[in-house]
Amino acid sequence: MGRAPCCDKANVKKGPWSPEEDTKLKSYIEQHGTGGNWIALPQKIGLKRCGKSCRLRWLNYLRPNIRHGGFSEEEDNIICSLYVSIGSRWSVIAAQLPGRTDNDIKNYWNTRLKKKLLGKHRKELQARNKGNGGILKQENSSSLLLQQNSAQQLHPCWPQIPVLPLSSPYTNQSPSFNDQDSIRKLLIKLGGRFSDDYQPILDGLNLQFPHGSNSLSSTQQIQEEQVHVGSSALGCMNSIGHNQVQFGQSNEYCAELVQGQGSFITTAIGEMVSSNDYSRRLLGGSLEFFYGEEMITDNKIMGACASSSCGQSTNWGETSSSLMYPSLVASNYEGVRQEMPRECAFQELSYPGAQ
DNA sequence: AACCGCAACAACCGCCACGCT
DNA sequence: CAGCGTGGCGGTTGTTGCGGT
Repeated sequence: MGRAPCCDKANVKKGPWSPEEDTKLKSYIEQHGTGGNWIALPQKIGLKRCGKSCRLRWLNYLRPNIRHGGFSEEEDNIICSLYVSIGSRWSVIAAQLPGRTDNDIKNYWNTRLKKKLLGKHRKELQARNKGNGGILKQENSSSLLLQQNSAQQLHPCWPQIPVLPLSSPYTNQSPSFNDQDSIRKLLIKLGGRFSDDYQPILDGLNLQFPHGSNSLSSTQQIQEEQVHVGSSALGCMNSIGHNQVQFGQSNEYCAELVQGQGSFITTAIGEMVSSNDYSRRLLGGSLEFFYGEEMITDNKIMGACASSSCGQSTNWGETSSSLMYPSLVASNYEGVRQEMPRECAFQELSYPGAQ
């Protein structure tokens, strides 16, 4: 009401930014800030650009201390770990990598990291196929996935997963399903995106919340830490725990995971982070969140979701129990947080001039 | 040298949540 | 309180450059 429209699209320039435009935008923001209104900014400067475009240009390219390219192995690991943990929440992932933008990370993942992991998985599949006497002859994970889905009612299609002792190198706590306080804390901590989508999880865990306390509005009260983790994970739990696919909204990662691709990603990531303490701990916490501790041993991170898509011998009542130890996860998650380097602590990026 | 395919990156699009009027 | 504008985010598309044939 009474506000100017976003921009006059007819008079807005599109396409690559010229150095002159960059200079104008950068010098203005450095001197005056954004003024809290990106839409009005281009008019003030005399740029024929959409305000959104200016904002993106500033955030992704012009603001100080931005790094492009040259991702280190450490950064790869962190990205992969966080992707497994929270899915394609690029802005959150970017917040853990100083100097990196969500756009950069997103591109990097889509163009390199994903393929890197795919390559690893293909190699592993081939090796495994040889070991299995050629039972598995899929050329890629998607064909494997198809076979899994079509044959899931009939035959197990993944190697039997050894049942490993439920102990973790990162905690001495024993899992307890009765620790509803911890569960509640975790879910509340995840609260940023925690909504009714995940009500079935609460139902499945038999949680008793005070009236209305599991609603989005109440969880938002506890967002001072800005931890927006777990929508994907919760969605996956939702799917796994109920032995049926109930994808949460926009839960692409969960879809991937349950369909089987996620398992190869986590397998490969498991290898990637095996020599990296921070990533291993981070991944350990996050994957335990998915799979339970048995998934994080000697890099054998696989099986739960693969099994879920196979529907093989897994008893889902048992599996979901062994998969989810919320109290354990919560404590591990805290541990991971506390042990993170300061610059990696979960926090929102703040930009000069940003509101 | 020309063409083609692919990878990498920049930018746009559309949706959503939130706050303002 | 409804409607609208804005900021923010993730997905997708467009462009460019490079390597191979």
